[in-house]
Amino acid sequence: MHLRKAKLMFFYVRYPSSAILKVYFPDVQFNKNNTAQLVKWFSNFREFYYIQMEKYARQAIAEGCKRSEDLVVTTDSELYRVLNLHYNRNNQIEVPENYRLTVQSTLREFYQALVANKDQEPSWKKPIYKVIARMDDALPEFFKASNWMDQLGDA
DNA sequence: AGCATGCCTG
DNA sequence: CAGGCATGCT
Repeated sequence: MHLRKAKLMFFYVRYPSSAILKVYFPDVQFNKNNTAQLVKWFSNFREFYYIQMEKYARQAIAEGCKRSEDLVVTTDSELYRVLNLHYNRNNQIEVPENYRLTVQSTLREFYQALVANKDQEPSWKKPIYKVIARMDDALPEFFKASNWMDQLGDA
């Protein structure tokens, strides 16, 4: 149940600190273990996210995309839908616009890095991670409601 | 030694 | 997503 909530929170924050997570999961009695697990979830979320980004960026290049500005992500984009299927399978919440822009920015960052052959360097993704980390939003208050997930029903 | 990060595996 | 492990700080 908390996993689904965490995935929805990913639409707002990609790099939440354990301190922030504790505030938004008031119904959880945190300890070393479950805190590590929650943090681990977001780490896994990011891995999936970035893998998709690299995949679609390479695809765009293969298809002849010449400028990063030509890479536009809409709610109808395949990339957007793949991600939504992973984090918000049942469309339980309205995805924030800033998330769409973050996805688009990430895709463009990967595109530019790949075009410049940065991927041949050791940890070429690190600079991208740093840029995306600054795009986190503030989490909506409704996530704090301990019974919020219950109201969404199952699936 | 104990906990946090991060990569990468299954 | 959870396990493992290497690493780095305390």
